[in-house]
Amino acid sequence: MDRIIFHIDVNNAFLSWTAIYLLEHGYKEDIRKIPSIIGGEEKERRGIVLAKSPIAKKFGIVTAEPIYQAKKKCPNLQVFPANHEWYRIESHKFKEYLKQYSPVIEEFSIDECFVDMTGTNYLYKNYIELAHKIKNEIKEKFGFTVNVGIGNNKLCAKMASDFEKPDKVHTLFKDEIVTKLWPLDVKNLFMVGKKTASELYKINVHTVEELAHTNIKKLEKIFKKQAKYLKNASWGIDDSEVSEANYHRSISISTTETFPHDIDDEEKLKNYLLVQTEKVTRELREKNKYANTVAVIYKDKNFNSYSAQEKLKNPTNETKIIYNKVIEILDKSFKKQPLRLIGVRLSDLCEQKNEQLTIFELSNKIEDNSSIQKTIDELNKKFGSDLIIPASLKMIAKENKEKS
DNA sequence: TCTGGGGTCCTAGGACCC
DNA sequence: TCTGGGGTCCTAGGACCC
Repeated sequence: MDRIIFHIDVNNAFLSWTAIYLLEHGYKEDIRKIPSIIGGEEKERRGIVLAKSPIAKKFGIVTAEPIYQAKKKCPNLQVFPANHEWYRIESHKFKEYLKQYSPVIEEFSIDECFVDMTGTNYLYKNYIELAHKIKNEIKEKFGFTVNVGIGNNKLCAKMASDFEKPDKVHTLFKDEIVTKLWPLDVKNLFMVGKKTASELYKINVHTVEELAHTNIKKLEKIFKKQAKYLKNASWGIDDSEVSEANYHRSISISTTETFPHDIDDEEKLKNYLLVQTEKVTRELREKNKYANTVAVIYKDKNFNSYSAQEKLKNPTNETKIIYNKVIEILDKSFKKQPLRLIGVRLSDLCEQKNEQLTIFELSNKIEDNSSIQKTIDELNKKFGSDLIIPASLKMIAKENKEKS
């Protein structure tokens, strides 16, 4: 039996959600109806467009372009800051609502999810009507619009929800591949970015149909493992399951920060790294995971990125151990050139500590502070991070200074 | 006044072992 | 004595997504 998968995508999520927030807090104007964008702080050098209103789009403003450039295109553009905490609240509401229609939901990002509707048709007249019902209910209940894409697998549902926006339902069933998918430019295919598209153009493949009829051997020469994906995608083939676990498995945790001014002072960098280490290790502990690998991420003033990583002897979630590793990596890998960004990434995550202790390490275990750490995390959660964090951070910073 | 932040997956190359 | 070849682990970097 064919599966029925919905892909539900919030239209202009950041802009819509900010518009709702502003309206609920007494702002008179609906920013969806004026030339507006959500963007980072220009002076802090985080000034790129994260989302744009339909009118802003008409001025040729595109996502991810610098705000100063967007303003050139549209001088009376209104810029609003992102409110990620609010977005998480809105996202949660919307996904909880969807659970009444099917238990099989996979979050794909903050504003998208897949829902497996296979076998629910006895409850509703047909899937297209059900999609309209969901779309309209979300609009009435929450005040924002969504696109619903329907297909026999995740790929087709995802492609369908992208066809025409906003506030639309589209299908891309098996028997519609030739008429709806094949005429598209290959660059529209999910997972085909700039680089892949230009490689395809070079071998004279411009449409999905042309890709579908390109010899797999020829594709493999250029795209290696990706060739099989490309070929399958062009025929609308995708066997992957809709599964909650796909989203919650968590393979890495990272945080980065772009500085208002380039920094090459190592003490300042270490302060940033300490705050970042605290952030990622806390998330690690919340997820009950342990990290095996620690990385430091850099971006220099010319926007060139580099990174360095090292494995830990044993998986851990303790701030102190991980921070010491971070500093060790910094000492070895920092190129002593001014940086515009620094970050920490924990990867190779596992569920269990599963360590092999030597007798020496075992005796150190008596001073294990993992329970203290948990208590601190809980207190922070209850009273806000300002209370406990600075103390714990200062402690580590101090110890570190004494060492050096 | 150039270019956010959080992710996943893949590949190439070096080290090391047998 | 003049150096094969396979396997595994690890790291760095890049492509892509939202």
